[in-house]
Amino acid sequence: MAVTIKDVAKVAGVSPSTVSRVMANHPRISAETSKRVREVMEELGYHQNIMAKSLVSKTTMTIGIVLPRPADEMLLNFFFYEFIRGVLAQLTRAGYDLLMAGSGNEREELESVTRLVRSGRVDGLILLHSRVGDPIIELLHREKMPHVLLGRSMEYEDVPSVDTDNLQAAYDATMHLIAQGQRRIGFVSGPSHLALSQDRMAGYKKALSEAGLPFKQTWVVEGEFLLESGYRAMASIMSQPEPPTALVVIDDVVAFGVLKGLTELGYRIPQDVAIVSFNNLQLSELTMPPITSMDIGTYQLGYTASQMVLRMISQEPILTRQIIPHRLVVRESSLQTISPVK
Amino acid sequence: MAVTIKDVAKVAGVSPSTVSRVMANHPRISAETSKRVREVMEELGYHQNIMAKSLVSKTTMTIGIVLPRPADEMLLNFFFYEFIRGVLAQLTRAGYDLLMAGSGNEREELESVTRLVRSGRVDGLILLHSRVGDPIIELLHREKMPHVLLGRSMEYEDVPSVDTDNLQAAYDATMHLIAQGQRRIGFVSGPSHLALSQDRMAGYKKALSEAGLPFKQTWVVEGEFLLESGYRAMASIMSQPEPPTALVVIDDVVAFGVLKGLTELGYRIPQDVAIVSFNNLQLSELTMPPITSMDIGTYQLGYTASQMVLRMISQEPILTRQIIPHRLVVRESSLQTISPVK
DNA sequence: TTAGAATGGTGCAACGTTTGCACAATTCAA
DNA sequence: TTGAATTGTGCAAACGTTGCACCATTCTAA
Repeated sequence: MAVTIKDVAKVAGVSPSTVSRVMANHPRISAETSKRVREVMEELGYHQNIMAKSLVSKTTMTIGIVLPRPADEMLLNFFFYEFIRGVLAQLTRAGYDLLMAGSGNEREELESVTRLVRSGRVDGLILLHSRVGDPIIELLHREKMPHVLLGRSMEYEDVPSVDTDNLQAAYDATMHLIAQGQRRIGFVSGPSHLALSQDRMAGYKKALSEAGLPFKQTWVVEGEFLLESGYRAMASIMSQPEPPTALVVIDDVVAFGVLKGLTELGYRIPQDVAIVSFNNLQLSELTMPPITSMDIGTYQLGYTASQMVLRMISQEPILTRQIIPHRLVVRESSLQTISPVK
Repeated sequence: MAVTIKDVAKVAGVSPSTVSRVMANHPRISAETSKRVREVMEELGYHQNIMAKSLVSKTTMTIGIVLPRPADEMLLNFFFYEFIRGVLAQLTRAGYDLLMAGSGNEREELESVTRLVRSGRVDGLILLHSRVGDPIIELLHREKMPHVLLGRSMEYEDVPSVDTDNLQAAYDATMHLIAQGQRRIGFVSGPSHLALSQDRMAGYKKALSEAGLPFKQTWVVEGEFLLESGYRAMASIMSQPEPPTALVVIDDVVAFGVLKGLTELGYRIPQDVAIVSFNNLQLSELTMPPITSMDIGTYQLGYTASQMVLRMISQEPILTRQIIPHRLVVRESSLQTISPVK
């Protein structure tokens, strides 16, 4: 029913192979023929049948993306759209499509990725999360399927990945508070088994130690990436004799909870407790007060991730770990004296 | 390289056709043969090559989803993940995959959809937005490609779609405020050219009129689905002689702005101004106070949308417009007297 | 002139499936 | 006991591409 290469060939008065050559910009085609064929393609509204093409070429012009399971990393929900936009922008430019997978339980997830790989559905994959002993990473490695991970694998050093320099970012965030004159700085962290939490914790500690400030275990709370997590943390952390006067918070969503908790306890932000957080969600500028947050370049992360997969597919050399620069967006929540630069 | 139907056939001692028929559950295959073939498939880790399959069957087992352009409907960013999860859940069950498209400018978007359709890449499409004179809808209609729209088309009555009964939902939201004793109720709307805004406006008016309350044009503000939109609206709406004491807000994100604006102007929520909003984003329970919001069943919308496309593909009859029920989640922002039910 | 290269093109097999048709073997009915 | 019906399987063509081997021209240089 649809227009095929043969139809174009017939109308243009050439053989199908010639039409194919025209599309591939084969050198041994005359400018004249090329022009004529292209005109016919346009006229008939011809579009390559990708199924047929990939059958013979063994390449699908498709990249898969494995979504995090909802239970896993709530916080990704918020990046997600922005990240995808970055991925899509890059893929579209290169003529690739994006296929989604995942979003079931662990077993189903592995099954669906296996199917994508074995059935030759995708040329590469982007993973939004990984866990220790991740069978997916092992599968992809075994099958030599190009893949890029968002974040850092705790086990394998050599998994291609895009990431933030979380240690440095946390260091910078903490240093910002120190520069504001803060001396008693706490840390509201995420699940400690995640590389993300560990790295940010390390950066926080490094800044403290460089500034000669004390690290107190009681100023550190570990929670989930959940909305309530930050809220609840406040009750415990602020009830001690000498509570912190500033907090580094692992994520904006958690920071919303922190903000709410502190306000309810009667603390003023930033006069009583200053806050700096991560990810710079759109909503961070809308809270009261607006939250100072570390922008990690979510769109860039997506864009770069797909760039990497594409390079792997075309066998170009890549940097195994691509670090996207971060940038602190200073807002009211962290400023010791509210003095707008005018 | 990969395991093909021929390899399975050879090992199982049957012909490729038999293997194919086993997969299709062809009636004229003996239970014995079927069992043996399946065992071999398992053993060799065989997965059907979808490219080859769709080449002959003209079906791809893939549904496309067209993302809204960022500029278009910011508010969708927040649903997005939840909606997609619903879509994926349903598609996965049916063995379908999900392909993303869009996210460029208008022309690029049309081009990429045209390509998906003409090149036989997808069996159906889900559209997250449409506009007046949408060339995409027309294209899909012309090419007889099954599609489902999220929301309502202003022009075509017969576009299959999933939607909320926005009129009723707004009516219910407004009635909730009236039941709380509110008499001066305003409406913070979105872009007036959207069906969504119009329908919610109609529901708001209907509730007012039924309750015998006055509709005042000065109590209505029209804005964007932007974060700042609600914020700015407050300055104007509250400066009039007799400002509203309650507001129906078109969307939670806008409501965040409203909340911020009101608080800065010194109004207490809900004592001075009560608020009820739409979409029940996760963050709505985290604001201060938590916002009463209309849950529109985002996951359900996605789930139902894909269910509809699948039915269209298999030629089953469908309801052209599927309405997903809504449910008001009452929180502090709308309660006239704060009396928790204990 | 004419061998050889360059240039521009064609035809055919293959990719991994599905599927209509043919055929063989078995069972059934009369 | 024969012919028909049923059951299980194989063969080969097709799906829309690509890529290889090959064929015609035309050009170049000795």
